[in-house]
Amino acid sequence: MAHYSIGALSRATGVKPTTIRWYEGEGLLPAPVRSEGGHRVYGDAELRRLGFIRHARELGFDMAAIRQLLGLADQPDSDCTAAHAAATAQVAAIDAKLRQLGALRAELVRLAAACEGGRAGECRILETLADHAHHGCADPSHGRVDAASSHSTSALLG
Amino acid sequence: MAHYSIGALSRATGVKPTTIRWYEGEGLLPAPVRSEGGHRVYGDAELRRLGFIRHARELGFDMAAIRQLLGLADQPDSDCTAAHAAATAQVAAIDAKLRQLGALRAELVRLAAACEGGRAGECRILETLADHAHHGCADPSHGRVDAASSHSTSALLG
DNA sequence: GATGGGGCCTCTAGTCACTGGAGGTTCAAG
DNA sequence: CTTGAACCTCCAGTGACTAGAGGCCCCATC
Repeated sequence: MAHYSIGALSRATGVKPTTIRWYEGEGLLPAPVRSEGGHRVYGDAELRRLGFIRHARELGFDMAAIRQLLGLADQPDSDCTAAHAAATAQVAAIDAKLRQLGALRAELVRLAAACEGGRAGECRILETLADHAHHGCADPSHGRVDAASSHSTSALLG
Repeated sequence: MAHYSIGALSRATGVKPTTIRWYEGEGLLPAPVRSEGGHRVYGDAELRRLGFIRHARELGFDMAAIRQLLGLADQPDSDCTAAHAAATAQVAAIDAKLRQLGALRAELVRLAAACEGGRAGECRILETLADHAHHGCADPSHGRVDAASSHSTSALLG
C-alpha cells in the first residue's frame, strides 16, 4: 500500500493541502496516521475517499449531501435510493439555475443593446437600472450569477 | 418630499432593513438624516438609489460593479462606455456559467439514470463518484451550483 | 399621562466552502 | 550538516448578506 504526504495527495487529487486539512477538521476525511514529526501520512483509502469528495463537489453537491453520500458508500448494505434522490434533486437545482440565468441573460442583452456610449446622463443602461419599478421577480435568490442560495442540495432526506 | 423610516423604505424596495443598514456601512447608501431619537429617515433620493442597487444586484452585478455604476450615474457628464462594458462582461459571465451548468446537468442525468435503486454496494452513482479518474475539468470554480466564483464581475475597468 | 407592543438602534457572530498568512517545525536532497 | 521546500497549527478573511441579543423609541390607545 502506497503512502502519501499531504502534498502528494494534493497533487494526486487536485485538492489543495489546506482544503484537505479543512475536510479533516470537518470530519469528511478521517484523521490520518502521523509521521514521527507530526506530518500527515495517507494511504490509498484516503486517496479514494478524497477523490469521491472532489468528484461530488464538482457535480455541485453541497457538504451535507456529500456527507450523506459518503455515509451510503460506507455502508454497502444500505439502500441507495437516497443517492438517486440526491442526484435528481441536484438536477432540479441546476435546472432552476439555468432557467433563472437564461432570463437574466436576456434582460442584460437588452440592456447592453440599448446603450451606444456617450454621456452617462443619457445612458439607457443607467436609466433602466434607476427605474424603480418592481418588475416582480418571484425568486428570492434573485439573479446573482454566484448566488448564495444557501440551503440548496441536501435533499438526500426528501 | 416624502420621507420614510427604514421599514417603509424596505417595503417600498423589497430590500430588508438589515441589508439597507449594511449598504450604508459599505458606503453604497449615504448615511441618512436621523430623527431626534436616532432613527434613520430617508427621502426619495435614497429610495431611487436603493432601487438602482437592488435592480443591479438582481442582474447579478457584484458590489464592485455596482459601486462603479453608481459612480457613473452620479456624474452625468462622464462617459458611459464603462456601463456598457460592465453589462457585456456580465453577459459573458452568465454564458460561462450556463455552459458549465449544462455540462454538469448532462453528467448528473447520466449518473441518475444509471441507478435503479438497491444495495448501495452496487449503486452506479456511488461507484461513479468513487471512480478517481481525473477527467479534467479545467474551470477552477468547478461545478458548484452556487459557486463562490468570487472575483467575478467587476470588469468595469477592462 | 401611562402603557403596550412593534419598530428601531448597535454590536456581534454566523453562513458556505474554502483561502491565505504568520510563525514555527520537519523532512529529504545534496 | 546545511539548506530550503514542505509541513505544522492557529487565526482571520472572503461576499453579501442574515440572525440574534439586549436595549431604546414612537405612536396609538386608554
